Amino acid sequence: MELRHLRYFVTVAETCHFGRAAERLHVAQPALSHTIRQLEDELGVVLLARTTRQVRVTPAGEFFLAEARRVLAGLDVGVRGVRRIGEGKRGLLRVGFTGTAAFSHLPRLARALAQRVPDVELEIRADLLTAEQCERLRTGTLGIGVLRPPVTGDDIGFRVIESEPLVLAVPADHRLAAEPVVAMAEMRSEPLVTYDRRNSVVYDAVARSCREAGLTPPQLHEASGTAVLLALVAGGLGVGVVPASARALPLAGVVFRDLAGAATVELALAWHRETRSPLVTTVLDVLEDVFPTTEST
Amino acid sequence: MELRHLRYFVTVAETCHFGRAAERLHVAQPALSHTIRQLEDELGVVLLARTTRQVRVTPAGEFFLAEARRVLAGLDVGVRGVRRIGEGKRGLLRVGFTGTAAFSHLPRLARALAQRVPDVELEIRADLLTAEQCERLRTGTLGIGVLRPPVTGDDIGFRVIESEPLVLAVPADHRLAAEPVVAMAEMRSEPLVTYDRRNSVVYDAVARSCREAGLTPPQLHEASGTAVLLALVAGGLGVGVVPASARALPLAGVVFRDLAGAATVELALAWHRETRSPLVTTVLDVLEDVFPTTEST
DNA sequence: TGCGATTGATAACCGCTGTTTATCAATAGA
DNA sequence: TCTATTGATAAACAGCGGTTATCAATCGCA
Repeated sequence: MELRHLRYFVTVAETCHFGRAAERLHVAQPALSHTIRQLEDELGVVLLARTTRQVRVTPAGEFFLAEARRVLAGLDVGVRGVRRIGEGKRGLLRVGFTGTAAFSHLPRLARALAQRVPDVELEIRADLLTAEQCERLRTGTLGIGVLRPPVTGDDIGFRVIESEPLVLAVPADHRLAAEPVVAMAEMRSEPLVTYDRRNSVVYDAVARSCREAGLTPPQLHEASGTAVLLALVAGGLGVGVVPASARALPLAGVVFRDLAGAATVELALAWHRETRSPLVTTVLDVLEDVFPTTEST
Repeated sequence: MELRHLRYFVTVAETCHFGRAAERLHVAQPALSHTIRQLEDELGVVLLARTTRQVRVTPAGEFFLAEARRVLAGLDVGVRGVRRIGEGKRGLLRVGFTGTAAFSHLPRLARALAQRVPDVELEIRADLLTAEQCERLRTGTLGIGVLRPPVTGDDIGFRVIESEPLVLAVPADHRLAAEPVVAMAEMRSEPLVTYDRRNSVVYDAVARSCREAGLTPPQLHEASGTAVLLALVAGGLGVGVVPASARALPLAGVVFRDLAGAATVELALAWHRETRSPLVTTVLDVLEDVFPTTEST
């Protein structure tokens, strides 16, 4: 039995007329008669009671008609679904976020995708450093990464979506909190709470800024992420230098101040060139509107 | 797209091996490759990622695999169902009953069918006289009739399943209620409550019995069915002569007494020879055990 | 009653396409 | 480097689904 049998039968049952059904199916009438006969032989059941003048659907035919319709409709659903997957408009997308980016960018990203490609499910993995995201993009554990360049290797494509200055995070009662803008030099001997030194692009930027300003602040504490870093600042263990987007993560007792002369850090969307699926392509396309490409500094 | 594509794809996806899948499908491997390619082209989606060494199912393939399985399983259900209809083990059977037969025979009939052919739905139409049942058997409104012979016309087949004597129904305080067995002659001038004279086989049998006994009892009241007849008897409007199976329908104030010398009436299963469906055949076969053929008197 | 129109079935022929056989290219393992 | 394995490709074949031509049966109408 083939779908042809079902399609032909449904059409004949609907019209109760071999001639007109044949016309609608764009085949000749004898072919229809033959196919229906085949179907009945295989089922061992007469589906259509035909005289030379009229065709009636038997009770068994009535039952099989409903089943055939169900099968054909089910197939249609499947075909549409898989086509949407092929177009990248449906499926599961794993997105990785670096540090504070989840707080500052995920809301807009999620809202845009829910509106433009509602059948795309998101799985978010936050607090991934650049190196790990690149690795996961390669293995397919991530489809898209939101990370801080530079990426490791030519096989990772990326697009800068934001270039943000570093800002100062100090306890609310700290002397530097009184000034609207703080110069690097003013930090002088303030103890610094830093990010994890290994693999952190932000750490490197902070260190570079200090070096350029001729500062060598004592670095007593390391935090595994921005939230922890700010908590340590709130606890009075030192001041922090964090990306401006950390402002999206307010914490009682901590205030942010612009930092004159500090470096900037970039945020980028990244993907694996070789395994770039239609889903990734579609989503990157949608995100072009929400997060337009920013000129790299 | 045809079911062939789905069957081939499901097998390849299950084995992840074109060669072994081809073997299982009893086709050559190139045919498989070709068919899968066709499917992918039509869907516009790569379902199977194949290298020269291994085959993997893509996420889209995973999705379509589930859909294809659903479609194939749905078809299988439909085919099994319609085959059972073809075998007469499933479907809707309309059964007609004459007068009291519904009370005396329907319980056993329904229980037997529920046990032996559980997928057969019953639709019961009671209180149908023989003539009307024959007509309905011809038009297909009934599949099987439980009626009192004779039937009208050669196209109705029937099988006698019971031959029962007529019995006397009298009010509990009636003089005849005192005797365990009543002779026809003892009824003499008792007013008789009868069935509808037109088309009632039982009426004819009662009339014949009276004629043979030389009685011409006054017939003041006609009842449209046994229940009504007994109610009239209970009301003291006369005595009734009813088939023995009426005892299955006890009514306060009415007692039954054997009637010596009265005629017997038969009960039969009837069907339409020309439109006898597999369902009717199967059910008649099952009922052979419950209601064996009785020798006609 | 008879004729024509309609409708599904049948028969014979045809051609597409699904299948097979033979072969190749690529890769993993020894 | 050689061999075995695996899927893809090419060409030839054949089965079968499709078409045309025709028939048989029935209904409508005169």
